[in-house]
Amino acid sequence: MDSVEPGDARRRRRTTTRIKEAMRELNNQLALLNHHVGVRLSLRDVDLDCLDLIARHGPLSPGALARRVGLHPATMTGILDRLQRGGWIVRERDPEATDRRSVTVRALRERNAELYGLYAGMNASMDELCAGYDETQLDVIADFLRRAGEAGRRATDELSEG
Amino acid sequence: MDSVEPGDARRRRRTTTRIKEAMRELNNQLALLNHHVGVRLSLRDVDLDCLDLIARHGPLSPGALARRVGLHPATMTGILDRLQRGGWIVRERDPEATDRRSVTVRALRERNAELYGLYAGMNASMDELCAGYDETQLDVIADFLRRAGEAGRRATDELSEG
DNA sequence: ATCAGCTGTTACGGTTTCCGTATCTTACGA
DNA sequence: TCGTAAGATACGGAAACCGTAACAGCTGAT
Repeated sequence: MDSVEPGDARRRRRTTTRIKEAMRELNNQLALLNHHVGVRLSLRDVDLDCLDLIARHGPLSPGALARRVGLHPATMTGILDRLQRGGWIVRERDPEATDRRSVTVRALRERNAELYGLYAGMNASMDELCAGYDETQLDVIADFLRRAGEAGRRATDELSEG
Repeated sequence: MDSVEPGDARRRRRTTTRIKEAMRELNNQLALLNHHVGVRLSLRDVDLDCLDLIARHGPLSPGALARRVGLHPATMTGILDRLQRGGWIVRERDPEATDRRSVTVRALRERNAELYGLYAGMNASMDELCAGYDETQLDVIADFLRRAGEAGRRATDELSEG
């Protein structure tokens, strides 16, 4: 019987739990940070989430964005209105496009300095934190974070489909 | 002049940037996951954030929670109403307390299974991901995440004060 | 002891946001 | 060509957010 597991297996499990706990805490803390940043910019949390997606995953349509975030298309219209009013994005309607109904949303860079300024403290802390690790360790961390992000993506997709 | 920096320093900087990028992506993805979980439970994103804080940082007062999250006290009343209606928390008014005005909010465990169930996919993926690292690497990752969370906490505090 | 001032919580009301429905435009298939 | 489907947004009711105020209770000074 294996009621007594090897000590190193138990230690592993504990460390894994510790990692998940730390990730939960980090996630929660970053959500709070984002909220404060949003307040400074007169944007809602979800607005920042959408802006991030637009900036990173290229120009895309309001509908596609709404499906990705899990919001009603009409809600997305309101979000994009706020972002456009603030000069964060533009809606582009290309008369030469294959589908002339579709609108593509593009992130602007005019206010990026302002945005980065609000994250400056966190950014500096991260630089300082990374400076304490050697190259090999940094690679391990970077890879872990990337794969955790992918896992999050998959979990989100499952939840929105099932 | 040092316009030419050593190759390993440049590589370091790139890896650090890659880490910050991956963290941003992870954060955004987890925000989306939380949103979908919230939809299933008829809770707003901020409700889940608050519930997490209450569960992890013990029983505390509505006012303290509002300050922590950066919300108006009246808004917190609405959030706690929703959480209480859903059976996630209870408001306790201890007649024997030092300050009889104060209310403490406590997290219940009745619906925890339901909550964990929604995170089951992500949880399993994280276990799987962690299984690919050795003990030393896991320790490095756990420590990094913990310290990143602390950095987030500091950055948030600075932003809410300054 | 009493009173003034402060803190904690919540009710109330105006403003904003969210989302279901309807509408308009355009694409696609029969 | 016509009917159906899909994309984006206007409209309206419901909900949420937050400023103000009201009430209870603590604290310190006179």
